[in-house]
Amino acid sequence: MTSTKSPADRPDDSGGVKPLRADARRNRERIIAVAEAVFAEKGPSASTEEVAAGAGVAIGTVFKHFPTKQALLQAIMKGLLERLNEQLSALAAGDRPGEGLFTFVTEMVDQAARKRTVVTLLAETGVDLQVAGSLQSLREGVEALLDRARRAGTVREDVRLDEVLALLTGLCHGALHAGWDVDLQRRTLAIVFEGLRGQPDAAARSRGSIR
Amino acid sequence: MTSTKSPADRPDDSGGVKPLRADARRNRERIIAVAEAVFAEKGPSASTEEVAAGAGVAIGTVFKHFPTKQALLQAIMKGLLERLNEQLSALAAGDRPGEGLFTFVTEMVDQAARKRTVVTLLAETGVDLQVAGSLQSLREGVEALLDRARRAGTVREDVRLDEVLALLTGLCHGALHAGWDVDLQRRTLAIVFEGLRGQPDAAARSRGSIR
Amino acid sequence: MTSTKSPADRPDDSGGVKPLRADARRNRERIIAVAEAVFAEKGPSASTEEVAAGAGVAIGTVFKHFPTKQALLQAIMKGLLERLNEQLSALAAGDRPGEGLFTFVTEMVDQAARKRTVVTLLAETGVDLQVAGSLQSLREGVEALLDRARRAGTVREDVRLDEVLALLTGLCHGALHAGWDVDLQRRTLAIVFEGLRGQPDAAARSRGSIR
Amino acid sequence: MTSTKSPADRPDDSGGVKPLRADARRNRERIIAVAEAVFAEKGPSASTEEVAAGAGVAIGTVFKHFPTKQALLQAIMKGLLERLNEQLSALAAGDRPGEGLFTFVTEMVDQAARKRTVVTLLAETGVDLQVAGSLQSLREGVEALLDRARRAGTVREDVRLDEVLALLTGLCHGALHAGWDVDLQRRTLAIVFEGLRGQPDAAARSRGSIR
DNA sequence: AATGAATGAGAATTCATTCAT
DNA sequence: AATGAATGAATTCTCATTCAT
Repeated sequence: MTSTKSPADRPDDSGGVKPLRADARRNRERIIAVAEAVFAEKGPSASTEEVAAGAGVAIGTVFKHFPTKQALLQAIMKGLLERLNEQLSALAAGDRPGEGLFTFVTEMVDQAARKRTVVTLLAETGVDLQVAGSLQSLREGVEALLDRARRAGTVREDVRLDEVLALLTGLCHGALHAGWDVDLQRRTLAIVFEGLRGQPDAAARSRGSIR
Repeated sequence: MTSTKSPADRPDDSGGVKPLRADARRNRERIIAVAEAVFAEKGPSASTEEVAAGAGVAIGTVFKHFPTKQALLQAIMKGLLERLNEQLSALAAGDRPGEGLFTFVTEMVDQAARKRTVVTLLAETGVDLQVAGSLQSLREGVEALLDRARRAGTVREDVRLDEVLALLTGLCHGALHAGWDVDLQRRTLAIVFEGLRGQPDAAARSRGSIR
Repeated sequence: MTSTKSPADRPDDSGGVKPLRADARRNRERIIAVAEAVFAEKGPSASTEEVAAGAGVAIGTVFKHFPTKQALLQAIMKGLLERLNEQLSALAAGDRPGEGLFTFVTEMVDQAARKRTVVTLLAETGVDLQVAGSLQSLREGVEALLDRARRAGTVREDVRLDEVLALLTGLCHGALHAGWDVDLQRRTLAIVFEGLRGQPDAAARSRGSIR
Repeated sequence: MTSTKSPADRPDDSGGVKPLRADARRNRERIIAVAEAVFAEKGPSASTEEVAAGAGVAIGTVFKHFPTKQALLQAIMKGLLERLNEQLSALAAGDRPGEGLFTFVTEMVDQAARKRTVVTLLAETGVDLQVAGSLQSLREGVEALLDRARRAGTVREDVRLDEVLALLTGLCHGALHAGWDVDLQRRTLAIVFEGLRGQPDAAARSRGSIR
């Protein structure tokens, strides 16, 4: 132990994970940040070498922090999901219960339109335990927003969580791959939100005409 | 050259493309068919060797027909798009003008849910001139269905082609990556279709409430 | 060089394995030959790159023929064991039943003293089915020589196959690692052979008969 | 330099080697002990990191004590050889002059059968001056046992030191790589000892005296 | 003295592409 | 036209060694 102070008197913000030296943590964070950008632009098949170069470290350093490429991808995933979960919490605590879900979907699609994120990575990254937890939180966060919206009457009673998540991922993928501009995002989401709101007589109509 | 006939005295059915010997054409078609299956299952990073092996030809033969892997991917794209265009034509000529668009979207999403197709490939394949043409046809075919639906009153007047295509690609990507089951597909599309139909007072409401 | 004759009229000497083009076979053999020498000198941790360079081919060619380094090591093993088995057959068919075993051990130790061979490789190479077969043949070949020697009275009745093989591998390892010179080999083996003979009149006989 | 005392005023107990602080010496010894175990189990290609982890020190500490991996291997060698030399001395001072050599060989082979030791390490480690000294002592120790055995009549007059060492290393290598069980060790050594004795009445004596 | 993060030169393996047969 | 062996650059991952803290 090199520090003359006990590590115990520093707040441990990393949940039981061995604390890193300040310089190592900086590198780790830089690597994640660069990796996020690189994989966002080129997809998960971009080379680890490129991430290393972008972060200004040697290739070995990347592999020291993330022993496989998979591990790096999963670390990115974890970070992205955590940020989403924070957004969800904020919206759930907010004062516009009817609009929270719409706001969240709108923001997520907007992010996806800018760069590859959770959406792509989720598709290519194996879901490990760490990630699985964040993912479950995400589901629950969206479910909370959906509940509030249903109670506020801004979303039809018969809309279920699964459909909402399906629409969310679909829209993100679409925005991501097709590079929707802001206006196209707005108009496309308007249609989907309209469908979520539905009409008083929507349920009745949908019984017969679809398919 | 082993053929005793000049290639010139056979009808050229391929629009300016050099005619092939019958066996060569058979090979070409087999390669495309196998490549479609292979890339559908494993994504575009599957190896060209595997395609060759599946088609029962040597690797050199694949590269003889398609000088780069890109070219092979684009040839597949072209084929897929042509088939979609045929579907569109059939629906445009059909007798249920109000439902054609819904039917087309439903079928395409269903295919995507089964395997990687146009959706993935389009994302990874550079769009060259050949493909661009088919893509333009696709746009026009969908536009025709959309027009008919608007005229039949099953789609709101203010819905534009861009949104429809955006929803289409988004839903396909979603179905593809998340592996939606049939029931989830149905419920998700019901919401989107509801949004496309809209309500009498939808236009009014949408002015203020979105975002 | 591709022959204009059908491959069918050439004898297939490779036991059901797909026949290779002549140039490919030449390369394959050159690679094995070089690999044998390289691994003999530097041990199995020598790099595949060095083998490729020595054989005058690109690294990819080595991996085309032997998909992993293990596979290359095992191919070498197989060849070495086959050669040993041929020696055994020749000695078993020879006319000096009492001396066959001694001759074989002497030759094998002599080879080991010159370079790393079966001995080292066997230690590091996983034994797969192909190799296992040759190894079993080797055991049986030595057993045959041992039987003949026992019947000829040049080896004690109570000596068993396991001890002979143990002595054989031990002596080879020793000769290999310590680089015994010819004279040291002779004197060391004389002691072991004396132990194998183990008769009251051993001293008398040992004067003349050892090689 | 942090120490306030000159290093010169502490007694130098290690033959010209710089004296170490008590904690440093403890580390050094722990590293050697762990390294011995690790290399014994996994061979000399085991990673230095693993040794460090096992010893509970950082990798830098290992390299502080042993500037290269080679140096670490040689230090282990030296320790092993020293212990063997102690055994030799004990046997040379013992009261069974005729059996000392046999006992020593038996014990060394038994150790080799249990784990990689001197045998492997000697093969892979370059012999430096330090090691060379211990090795010379080993030779002399075995020579002493051999002399006594010859005088006691339990080993033939014409057996020379080189053959004995050759047999010793060969048997150790064999036992090491082939994993001889106790019974196989006994039977194999019986043959070799028989060869070393090599007298008319050898068979008779061997019934009782071995082990 | 100890720490442990960083380095960077390999090593094995893959695969699109070329070219002699 | 077809074959399939050869190429070699690119990629992931390892590990002895260095050096700032």
